[in-house]
Amino acid sequence: MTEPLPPRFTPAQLEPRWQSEWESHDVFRAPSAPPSDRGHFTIVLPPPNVTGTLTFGHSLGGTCMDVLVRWNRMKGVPTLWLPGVDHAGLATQMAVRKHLEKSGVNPTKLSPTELSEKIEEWRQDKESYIRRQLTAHGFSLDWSRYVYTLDPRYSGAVREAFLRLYREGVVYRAERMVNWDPKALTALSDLEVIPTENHGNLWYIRYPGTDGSAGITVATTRPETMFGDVAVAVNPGDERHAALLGSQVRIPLTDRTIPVVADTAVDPAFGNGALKITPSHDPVDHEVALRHPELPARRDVLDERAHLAGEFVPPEYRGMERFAARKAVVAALRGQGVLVKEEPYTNSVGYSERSDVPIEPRLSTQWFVNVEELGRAALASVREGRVQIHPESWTKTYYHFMENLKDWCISRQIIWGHPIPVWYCSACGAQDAYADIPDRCSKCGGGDLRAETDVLDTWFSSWLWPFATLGWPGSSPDLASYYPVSVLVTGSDILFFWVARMIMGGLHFTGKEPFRDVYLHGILVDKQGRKLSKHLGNSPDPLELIEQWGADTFRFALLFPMPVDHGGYWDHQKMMEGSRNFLTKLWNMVRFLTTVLPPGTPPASEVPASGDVFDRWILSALGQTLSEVDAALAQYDFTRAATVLHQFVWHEVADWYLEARKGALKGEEGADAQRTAAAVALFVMDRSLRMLQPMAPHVTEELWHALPHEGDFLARAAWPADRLPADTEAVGRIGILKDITRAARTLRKDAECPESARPILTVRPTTESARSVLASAAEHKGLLTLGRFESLQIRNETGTPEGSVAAVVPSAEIFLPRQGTTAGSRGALEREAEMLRQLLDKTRARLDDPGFRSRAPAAIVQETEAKVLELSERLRKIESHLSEAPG
RNA sequence: GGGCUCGUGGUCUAGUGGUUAUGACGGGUGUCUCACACACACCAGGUCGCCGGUUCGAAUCCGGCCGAGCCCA
Repeated sequence: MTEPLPPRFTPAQLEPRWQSEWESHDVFRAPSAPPSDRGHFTIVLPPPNVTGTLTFGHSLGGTCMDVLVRWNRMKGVPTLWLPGVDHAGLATQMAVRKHLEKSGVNPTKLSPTELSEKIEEWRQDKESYIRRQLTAHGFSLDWSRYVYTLDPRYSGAVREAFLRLYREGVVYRAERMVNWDPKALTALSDLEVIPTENHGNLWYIRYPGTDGSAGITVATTRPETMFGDVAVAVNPGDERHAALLGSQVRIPLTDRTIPVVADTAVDPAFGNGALKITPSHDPVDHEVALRHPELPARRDVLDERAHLAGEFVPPEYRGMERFAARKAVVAALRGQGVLVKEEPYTNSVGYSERSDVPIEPRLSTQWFVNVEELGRAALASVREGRVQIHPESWTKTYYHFMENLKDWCISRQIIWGHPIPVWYCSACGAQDAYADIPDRCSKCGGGDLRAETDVLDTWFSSWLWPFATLGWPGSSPDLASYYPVSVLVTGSDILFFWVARMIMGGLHFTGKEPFRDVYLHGILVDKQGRKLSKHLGNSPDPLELIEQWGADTFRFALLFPMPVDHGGYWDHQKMMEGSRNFLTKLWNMVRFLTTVLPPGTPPASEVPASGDVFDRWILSALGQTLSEVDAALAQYDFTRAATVLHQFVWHEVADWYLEARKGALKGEEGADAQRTAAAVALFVMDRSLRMLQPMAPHVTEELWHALPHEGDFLARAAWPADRLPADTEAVGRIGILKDITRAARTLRKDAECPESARPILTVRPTTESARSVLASAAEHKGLLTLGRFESLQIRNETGTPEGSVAAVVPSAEIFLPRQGTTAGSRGALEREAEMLRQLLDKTRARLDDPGFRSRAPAAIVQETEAKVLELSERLRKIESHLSEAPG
């Protein structure tokens, strides 16, 4: 019946075996068109970017998801966990460019087609590695439903989404100030710009008056853009400059003159209170210019690579890179004596997340999504509780963001992505969106059409993920069976990038919130507090850890001592060891069971009946554990679920229950007792393995198979739903027994009793329940086994037995023959007495406070009075033993 | 500058008004006790960041301060 287990837990030997067993038996394949009355549980894996490979963040998120998925699958809910990967447009294109440069190929020399091919090679390489990584974690993904964002079907969904929004007028094309990446040569969304503290200078430059006066001094961090100035602006309330309003000043190093205008955007406290207005290269300046119709709204002096260029730039500066130009301009200004002052200045400069260079605000024609309506609806979904964010504190951040939304720039000047399905007619100049490559213009019928060359921002495909993966816009059975998604699990860092946009997209395209719950797990950081990332090289490849420690160990380590919600610092050696030790413990518990189960022990199905107090107690504790684990998982409290299981399995089942029942399990108390003990022990182990399966699927599968069992896989066995009511009597009795045992064990040490010795224990019960516990054969025997005593004597008379050391617990006085010196024993009793005295003082003081008696609830007052009685009684006994014991 | 989170033994952490403040790791002592030394047993270690307030009573609620982190400017 039972197979012998190897003496050691070696993950590498069993994990790949179960992974292929599960796979070949389609254990994770979601049923097609399941009966609708059973509901559904769906998670779509946030698609990893093919830019690189998986990091620990993916491991953490994936583990959380797999726990939820396996838990629901065991509960019998039709369950789908859908995998996929993301083409990650700009990020991947940049990664491949870097890779090519490193291998000596100049990416700019490649044609778009050749570059595409290189990226495609890269993608296939990463895609297969990512799949290996996911499988190695033991993630129970349904690979038959795998999606890649550039698949024809998925691309069709992206095109459809664009077409609909285009026709509704929600997407539009306009010239706007955008974040321009002068290295990647593309626009970026606000979210891809990282504000970075920059230690630069503030230069004060005098713009001379055309009437020969001194003119006005402006302060700027970007003197190199001065050739693009169209005005100098001052605050209308600023007396210092009021006289100059309306006058003309000359841009130094040029012959051009510009007016001094008033605008409230100018902060009188900044610099001299005068700003140069450069509408083409600064978002604030652009708005100032738009407010003054007399000023040009545009005067470009930087090209796409952020080199000075154009008719407004004096010839000697043309072609200079922006930072070189800054130096040259400052030098020239100094030479002309118009550089009034130069001071160090720290400000925030946006850097491109992709290419790590300062972004350049740039006027450019781009495609945008108007998020006014979309954002309002998505805000309401969370406000009105149709989408719940966990931990809940993130909802405030969500509101704050959604209330300050700006239109979303969705065009990118790259090649790796979904094309924008828009064509321009050379005959009539019309632009229109088409579902298929058009033959002729929809407006004039002309045949000469030019395709839009921009592609869509990756997030424009990602925001469709919860439904486009299931077959939207078609009417697929999966969409009917598995949408909406049950919970979206991801890192808090992409709440805005992705989660908010998916809610917008889901509402707009499917009329439903795309998921009910959002669970945001923490971000892992290293010892220096830095986010773990490939970029910093501080995130090891999860595969290496899995090879070294095993997937189960890794998974449990991510959940157990780690605050999953907060993120936290990752010391893998330490955490892996704790996790491995626990799984090894589990392994040995089952191994022990396999050696003692009588042949023919049936699988654990019904709750076994037993009158034994240890059996009753552990079954009660199991019921408690089960409900706590269920409650914790329902609240996405993975750490608590893991902690509760760890505590129960190790510190209740192994430390107390198995130790106490060892004799019966080994048959030392007869065949009947052995059968009963075996049934209960097996039942407790079986249910524990089921509960641990979502967290550590491989080892629990292996161990479950080593025990009597019914069914083919633990991975699709039923989640425990046994009726295990609290047995307060048994729990109370074992509680007393534990108290006495622990005190007796301490006494052994105090009495300097060798580990191997089996002394005679004497106990004087001081409560009725303790008397009853000690009078019972089962508890009596348990106490001898747990404390390793030869025999137990019940004492009725007071006082200290001759030649004994004593300990006092609330329910009993405990004595052991003195072995060596008694200093240790006296010390322990004295410390205990001192602690009790302090506690008594504190508690009595509370009772003496008249306010306490009159205002505190009666139950609390009574409790406190009882406590004083108990404490003083205990103290009295200790003092009496101290006085009797030889000094 | 605005918003949000968090400060509990050496380290990480549980704990949303009455507990002798939880657990893990680390430390110490003893034991290779026939499932497990990746183990077992015991021990030491905390004025719950600081200051005020509310309350009969505060780690817990409120305000301020200090410190750390995250997000948005």
